[in-house]
Amino acid sequence: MKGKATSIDIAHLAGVSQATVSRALRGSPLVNEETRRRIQAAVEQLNYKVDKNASNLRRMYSGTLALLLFEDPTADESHINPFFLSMLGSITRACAQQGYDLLISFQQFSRDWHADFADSKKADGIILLGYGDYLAYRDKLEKLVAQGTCFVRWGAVLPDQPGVSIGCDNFHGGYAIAEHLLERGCRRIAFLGDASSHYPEFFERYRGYVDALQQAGIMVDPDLQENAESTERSGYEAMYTLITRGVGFDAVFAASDLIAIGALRALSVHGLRVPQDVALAGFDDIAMASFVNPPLTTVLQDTRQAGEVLVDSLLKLIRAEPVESAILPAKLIVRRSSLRG
Amino acid sequence: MKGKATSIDIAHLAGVSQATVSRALRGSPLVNEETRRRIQAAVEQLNYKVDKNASNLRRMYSGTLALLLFEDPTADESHINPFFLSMLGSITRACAQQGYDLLISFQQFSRDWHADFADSKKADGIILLGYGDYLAYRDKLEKLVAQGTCFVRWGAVLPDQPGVSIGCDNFHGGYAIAEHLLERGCRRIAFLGDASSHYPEFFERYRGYVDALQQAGIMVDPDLQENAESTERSGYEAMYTLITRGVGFDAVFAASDLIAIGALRALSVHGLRVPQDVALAGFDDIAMASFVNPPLTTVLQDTRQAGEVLVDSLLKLIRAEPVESAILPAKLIVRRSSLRG
DNA sequence: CTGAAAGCGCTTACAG
DNA sequence: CTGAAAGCGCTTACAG
Repeated sequence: MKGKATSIDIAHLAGVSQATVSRALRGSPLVNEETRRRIQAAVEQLNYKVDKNASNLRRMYSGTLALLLFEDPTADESHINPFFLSMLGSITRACAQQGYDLLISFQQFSRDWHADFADSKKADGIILLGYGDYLAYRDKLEKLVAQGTCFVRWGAVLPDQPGVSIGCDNFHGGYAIAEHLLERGCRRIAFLGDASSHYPEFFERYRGYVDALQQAGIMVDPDLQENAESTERSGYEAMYTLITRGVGFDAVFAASDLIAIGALRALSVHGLRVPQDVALAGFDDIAMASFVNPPLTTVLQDTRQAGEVLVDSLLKLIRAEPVESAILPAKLIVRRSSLRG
Repeated sequence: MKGKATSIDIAHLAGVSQATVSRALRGSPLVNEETRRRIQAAVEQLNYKVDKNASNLRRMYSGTLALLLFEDPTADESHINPFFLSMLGSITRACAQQGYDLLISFQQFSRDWHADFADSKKADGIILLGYGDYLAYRDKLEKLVAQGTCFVRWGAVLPDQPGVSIGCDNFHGGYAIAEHLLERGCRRIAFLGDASSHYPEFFERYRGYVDALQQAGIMVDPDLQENAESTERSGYEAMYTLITRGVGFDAVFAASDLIAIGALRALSVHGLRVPQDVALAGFDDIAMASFVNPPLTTVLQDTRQAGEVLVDSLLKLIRAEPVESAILPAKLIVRRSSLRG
C-alpha cells in the first residue's frame, strides 16, 4: 500500500468492482446498503479520498469557483483595499456553504487575464472584483461573454453592460450622504474621487451627490471636485490639493473610506478640525471607519450579502439558469465625523 | 468546433500529432522551432488552454496550494481577524509569484478538516493559519504528519512540534513591549490575553513580558493577567473585568491589537485616558492600529515576509527538500498610546 | 525531432 | 443491484 489509495484498492478490500465503489461514493441509489457499508469501511480503513483531478476530468466539472481580484499596478503591493478583503472573506464563506472551493488570484489590471481559470477547467466560473478603469475593462468583459465563460462581477450596475453585475446602490448611497450633510447645514460640499465613466462606481456616488445638491437648489461647483483613487495616500493628496486651491468648503464627501481617512489626515495637518470646521463622510464602512478619530460617517455596503449574491448568481449562471444584474441596498451610517455644531 | 478545443484539435490544425502539441506546450526542447510556431498559432486561433484536470491527473501534481484558515466557532462570522486577512493577501501574492494557485477554505476549528485538500489531490500542500486551542490542534497535526501530507503552519515555534512551523518572535516581541513600557516609567503592567499552553503564541508574548519584568526586578502580579481571545469584544470584556477588579495598573499590554482596541474602548468608558492615565500596547500592527485614537504602540509582524516564507517552505517540503521551522523577527512600533507624561 | 500507445483515476452508459 | 468497458484530455517513456 504505497502512495495514496485508489478506488481499485477500495474495490479489492471491499470485494466489489471499482465501478461499484465509485457509485457508492457518489451516493448513487443503485447500491445495496450492505455493500455500501462495506465500501465505507474500506474507505475509512485506507483513508481514501476521491481524486478530484480524475473525477473532474471525467465529469467535466470542477466544483471550484475562481475569484480574480485586480488592482491598479500603482496601488501599494503590500496592502489590499480592506473593502475587498472583506468581500473576499464573505465570498469564501458563501462558496464553502455551497460546497464549492475557491481559487484566488490577484491580477494586475493591465494584464491579459481573461478567463485563464475557466478555460483551463480549473474553475466552473469566475467572480471579478476590483477597481480599475472601466472603459479598459469593458473589452475584456465582452471577450468573456463571447467565449461563453460564466462570470459575475462586482461593480456599478449600468444598462448595456456585458455579463452579470452585482453592485450596491451607489447612486442612492451618494445621495444619502449629501442629503445628510445638507441637513447638518453644510452648503459647500467637496467631492473627493474620480467622477467620470472610467470609474462608474465613484461616478454613481458623484451623481447621487449632484442630485441631492440640485434638489436642495444648490449649485454644483466643479472646483469642489477633485479626483482620487481608493487609497489613503490618494485621499491625502486630493484633500491637500483642494485645501491649497483655496476654495471654501464646509464638508467633504470622499468616494471611499480610504480616501476619507487620507483626507482626515490632510485636514488635521492643515489645522482643520473634523467635524467642527469641516464635516467628513466616506463610503464602504470598512472596519477602520469606526476606529478613526472622529469615527467616520459612511455608507455601509453589506459585504456578507454581496458575497452570497455573487456566489448564488454565478452558480445559477453555471447551471444555465436565468440571472439578472442586481443592485444591493446601501445604508447610511452616521458617526461623529459629520456632526457639526 | 463545439465546446472547448482540445490538444487534438490543435494537432489537426497544426498538422502534427497530439503528443507533439503536448510537448510544445510544456516547453520541451525536443520540438522544432518551426513546428512550435505552427502549434502556437493554432493555440491562439482556437483560444486553447491545457485542461488542468487532465494534465494534473497525468502528472500527479496540482500546481495548487491550499490555505486553511480556522476560526473559533465563537468568533463573529462576518469579521475575520484583520491580521489573518493580511496574511492571506501576502500568501496569495507569494503563491502567484511562484506560479501556484491558491485554494482557500475556512474551517471551524473543531471540525475534522485534516487534509481534505491534499488527500483529494486538489492541492500539493497546505498552509495552516488561525488561532485556536493548540492542544486540541496538535493531534491533527500529528495525523497530517503520519499521512505524509505536506504542510506548514503559522504559529508559535516550539520544540517537539509536529511538522514545520513558521512564526514571529513572540517572546522577544512581548519582551520589547514590556521593556518599552518599563522605560516609560510604568510599574504595574497588566496583560490581556490567554497565558497558557493552549495558546502558545499568546503564551510566548506573556513569557517575554514576564521576563522583562523580572529583569527589571518587578514582581509579576497574577491579578494583572486576564484571559482574552483575539477579538475586540473579548478585549473589551477583559479590560472591563480588570478595571472592576480594582487592582491598580498604569499600563496594559494586550496580546493582540484587536484586544487592545477593545481595551481602549473599555478604558474610555471608565474615564481612563490613554496614555495619560494608562499606557497601552498591542501586538500585530494591523492597519487599524495606526488609525485608532491614540495610535497604538504595537509589535509589527511582517505579513509580507511571513507569506513568502510560508510558501517557500511549503514548496521545499513538496520538493522533498529539507525545511526547518523558522522564527521571524518582530519589531516594536512605538506610537502615542504608550507615551505617558 | 516526431508519432503511436499506454495510462493517470475516475464516471457512466450498457448489459445483465 | 453489479460488473466490464469505454473514455475524459492530457503526459511521457518507447521506438524510430
